Amino acid sequence: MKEKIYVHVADDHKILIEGIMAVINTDKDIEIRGYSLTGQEVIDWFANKKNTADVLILDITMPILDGFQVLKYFKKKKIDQKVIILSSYDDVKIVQEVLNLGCKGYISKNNAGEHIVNAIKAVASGEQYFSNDIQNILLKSLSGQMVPQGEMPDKFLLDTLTERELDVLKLITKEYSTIEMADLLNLSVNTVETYRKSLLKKLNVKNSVGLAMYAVKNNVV
Amino acid sequence: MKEKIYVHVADDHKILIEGIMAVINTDKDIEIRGYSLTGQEVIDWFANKKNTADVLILDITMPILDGFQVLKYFKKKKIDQKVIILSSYDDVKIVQEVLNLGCKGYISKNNAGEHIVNAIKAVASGEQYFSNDIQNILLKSLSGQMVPQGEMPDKFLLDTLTERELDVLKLITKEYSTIEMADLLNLSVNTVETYRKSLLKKLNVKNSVGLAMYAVKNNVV
DNA sequence: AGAAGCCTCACTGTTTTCAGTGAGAGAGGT
DNA sequence: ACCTCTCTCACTGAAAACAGTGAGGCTTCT
Repeated sequence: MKEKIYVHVADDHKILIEGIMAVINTDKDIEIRGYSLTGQEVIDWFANKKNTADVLILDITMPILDGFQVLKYFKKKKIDQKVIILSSYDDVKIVQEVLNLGCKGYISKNNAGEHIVNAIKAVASGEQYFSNDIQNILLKSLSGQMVPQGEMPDKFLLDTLTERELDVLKLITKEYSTIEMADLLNLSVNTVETYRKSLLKKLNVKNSVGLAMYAVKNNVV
Repeated sequence: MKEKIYVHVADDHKILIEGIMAVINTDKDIEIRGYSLTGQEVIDWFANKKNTADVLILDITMPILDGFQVLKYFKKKKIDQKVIILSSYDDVKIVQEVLNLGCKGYISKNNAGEHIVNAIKAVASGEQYFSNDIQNILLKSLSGQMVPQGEMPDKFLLDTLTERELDVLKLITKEYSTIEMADLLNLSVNTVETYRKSLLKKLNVKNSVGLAMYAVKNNVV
């Protein structure tokens, strides 16, 4: 790990690329060599023999050829390009699909900041890397606890939950107490209690165990 | 990676610990601070505020609290201990279970020698590490080429539960309160509480939600 | 401009859970 | 006969969850 790791970033949101650059530039072992805003640009960039990168950070959703098509391009051309998917899409099917297409890492945008540097270093050195939430998704699908794709039973109900309520719901399944959640989320204990009560009401269950069971059944965790 | 990495090793076979020490001592960046022969010893060691280690090398099968229970201890106490599993057990379910419990690396004893130093360094610096064979197992199972294994990882733990404890565990997942359970089972409220407490202790979880989650993971319900 | 939804927090009071300890009765094995 | 395990129950005290109500600030849609 003495030499610099060269990275190329592809995402249709320029601001996100700038954010990634800011994070990565704090590490002297990594250098960003270029970026692309569409899948087509990525392919053009790598098609040019002069342009290479040890690691490609790739978004799934992009205009003019998406991430899948870029991966398929590499596969078709038998180019052994190391790719880390950076996606807000954390569906197990997506993850499996890109793994099959040969990508070596997958981190979700939620917590990209804390993972991206490690991910780049791991993948550059031949390892694989998945951020925690992605790992959880993979493991869940492994253990067959996934609701078979198709329609989920309570999709509508789940949709009525707000972001914060989901935060609390997830933490409850991890055995967090209200105080611990408040601490972690930087909220008042009263606020967290409010969310819990709201969840109990919305999901029509009796207690936190009911919330946890609901979360499991509906694949929240 | 200038400072020394302190390591604690836990395995019920002393000879194996000595072997690990021999391998690790060839690397000047790593120092073994202590070792344990049972899970209980591990917990005692880390429970002592003076004793810490950057990385814990942990065997799964040990007398008096196995590796799972050690991991659960850390989880319960919310101790962010970096753990590498060193196991001869290369079953997917085992691997995914320890990953769920927060362990950061997994190497099989078959080829521990060539991996252990790298694994320690990787995990110490916040990355994850899996030896080749473990990676293959994970990937194979991901792409559905794996025959699902029959036995559950926690069978041992589950087996330690008595009939009554199982009764209570099942009812907890159905959102029963203690009073309701006592009513249904024709028991005193105190008795039901005793079972709940026994469950909490045996399964090493913090609260009823933890019990419910355990039940789900192990197909009790 | 108004309505609706979300996020945030406070206050009060009740119920339940969690934790520790102790103990008697019965079943089963060594 | 002794030991261990299970089932059963009691008591106490602390911590957390549950329940109801109210309310201010913010954004978004109409």
